[in-house]
Amino acid sequence: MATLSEENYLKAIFHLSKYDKMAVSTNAIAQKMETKASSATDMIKKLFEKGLIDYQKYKGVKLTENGRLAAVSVIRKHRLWEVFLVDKLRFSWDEVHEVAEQLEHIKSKKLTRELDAFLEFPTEDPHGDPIPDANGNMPSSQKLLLAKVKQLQRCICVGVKDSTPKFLQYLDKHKIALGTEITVLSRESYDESMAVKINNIQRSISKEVAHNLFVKIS
Amino acid sequence: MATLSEENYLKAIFHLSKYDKMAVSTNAIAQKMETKASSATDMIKKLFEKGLIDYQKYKGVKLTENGRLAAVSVIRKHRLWEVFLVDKLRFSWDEVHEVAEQLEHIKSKKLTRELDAFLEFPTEDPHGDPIPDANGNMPSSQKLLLAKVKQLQRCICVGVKDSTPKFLQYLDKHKIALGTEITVLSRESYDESMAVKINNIQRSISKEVAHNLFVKIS
DNA sequence: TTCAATATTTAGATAAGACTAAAAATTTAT
DNA sequence: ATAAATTTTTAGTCTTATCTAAATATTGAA
Repeated sequence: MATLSEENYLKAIFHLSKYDKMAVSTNAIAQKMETKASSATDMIKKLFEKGLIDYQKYKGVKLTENGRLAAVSVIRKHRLWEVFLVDKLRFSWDEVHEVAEQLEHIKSKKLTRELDAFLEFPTEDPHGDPIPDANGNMPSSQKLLLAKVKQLQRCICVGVKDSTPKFLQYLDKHKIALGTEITVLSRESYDESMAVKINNIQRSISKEVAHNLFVKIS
Repeated sequence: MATLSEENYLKAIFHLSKYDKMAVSTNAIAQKMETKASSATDMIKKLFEKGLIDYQKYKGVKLTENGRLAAVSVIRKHRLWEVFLVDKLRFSWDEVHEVAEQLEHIKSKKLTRELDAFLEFPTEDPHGDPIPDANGNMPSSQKLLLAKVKQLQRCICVGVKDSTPKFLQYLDKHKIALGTEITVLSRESYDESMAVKINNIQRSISKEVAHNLFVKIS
């Protein structure tokens, strides 16, 4: 069984290697974990001893299959608890992360299984991220960034890339929520902003926002 | 904020001083925590430094008001989660303890408040133990041990004193559950066993069982 | 009441996970 | 290609919570 700290490192490594399948550097891990590189090195050695990562000095790390399964199991629990908090208790989008960070470490196969059933087997968390199944398979979602949407296309907001409270609060303020329909009217090449229609009102969306909002073409 | 280990010691001290309001000995704490007396002494010093217990060398410890509140807060969370596991997920009586031991340490005021509301403000956990309110008040229940019930009285099973899996499994096996009606027919002074009627069948209940089953007179 | 048994505390050690400072390896730039 | 900058690792220290062994206090029995 992995300790709480080991689980957090595995999760960090998973997220860092998610997009590019590159080996992950010690510094990147230290930065994500908000620790010093020397601490990261210590933990890397430990995870290597346990067979959870492949590692050669100075060459970065990669999750082994066991390491990937351990990481995905924690992520599965994190996302299921987020669904619970939003759907069953009265948490909002931007309040769930901190609590889910604690709940994701509870160790009980039965708890995870029954929670999944109680929530009726959700496939996405409240931020639109996919929930891995019990075997560690991550459902691939066909969501894309709003910035990639073509002119005159209609789409539906399904998630965020940046899940900081600051961004979530921005979305709340501008009445953009999961399920909100967005029509792309035109794109401004100068600053990469877009003119869109949201709730039948025409607005401008900045490059920053467009690159952090996931949508599904409808 | 108390660490996980501190919370567990506070809970142990609370339970040990519950019935008799005596000071609790170092050995008793060590035994309950399944550690050595020297470890208990170390933690006692730490809790004393934090103002959570009163302590004089060799004289035992007592919770301060702050210590009692911290202990009761953990117990409140433990019992709320037990209700959740049994009522909402499909856990049985004897499976909840281990998971609740983990969940009780999750730190989020909002989570506890919302969970309480979601469960519709329960006052007892699945073992019949009272759930302290948000201010740390323990509702006094009028339950008593089956051993104390007078001849020819009818009562209803509302909880257990011994909540080990062994005892809970004994109860399951003999079809004694929360809500089961028990009529005391007679008492045998020789071995303190009792003749009772349960589900219209006459049986004998040993002293050990009668002293670990809580009932309410009906 | 005094000495043996028991309970408690102290002293020193260990493991996990973090840190600082310094050494070693790698990468980048001239 | 070599020196400078950066990254990574090592060495040694700290804190928390535990342990064993030894010392000290308290209790209780003759």
